[in-house]
Amino acid sequence: MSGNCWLVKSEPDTFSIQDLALRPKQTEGWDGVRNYQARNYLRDGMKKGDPVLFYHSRIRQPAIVGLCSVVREGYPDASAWHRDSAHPDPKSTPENPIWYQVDLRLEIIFKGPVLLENLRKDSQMQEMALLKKGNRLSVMPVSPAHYRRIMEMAGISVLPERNQ
DNA sequence: GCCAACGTTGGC
DNA sequence: GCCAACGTTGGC
Repeated sequence: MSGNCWLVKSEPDTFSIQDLALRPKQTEGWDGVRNYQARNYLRDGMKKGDPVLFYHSRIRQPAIVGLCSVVREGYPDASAWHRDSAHPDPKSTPENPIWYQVDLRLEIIFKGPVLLENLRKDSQMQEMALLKKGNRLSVMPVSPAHYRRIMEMAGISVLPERNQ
């Protein structure tokens, strides 16, 4: 198992990590994503058990605020064809779904969020996709090295990768 | 709240 | 198939 690491963004005014903590089983369907590259990660890339960093965007101090894990792999996002959906897409149907989601379960809320401004200052994080100018992807892979560094900055110890 | 950057749409 | 127009994202 042990697949890739990921990061998802959310505007806390819409859905925060504290909201996730209040959900049944602290689990939420990560629906409403309407970008093809992010869709591909949701549908094909994210595997059960993968760690997923939770990022708060569009606030004064954007930050990685915690960690989730994938508890259900990609399946069709029914919010696309629900009339009351915040992100309707009439082109997507139950017969031919376009958009996909996973289910994420909360694992950790960081005691100290890892601020974007501190990521920018960190010599080991310069190549992270999150920091690239103009990046708008709301679901993205995170390299193991970047993942470990972020957990380190959050003050959380992570076992080194097992050889076998 | 502003605005640059980006992805998508649709006229041609 | 180009590209202008548009809507959205997200740092600041």
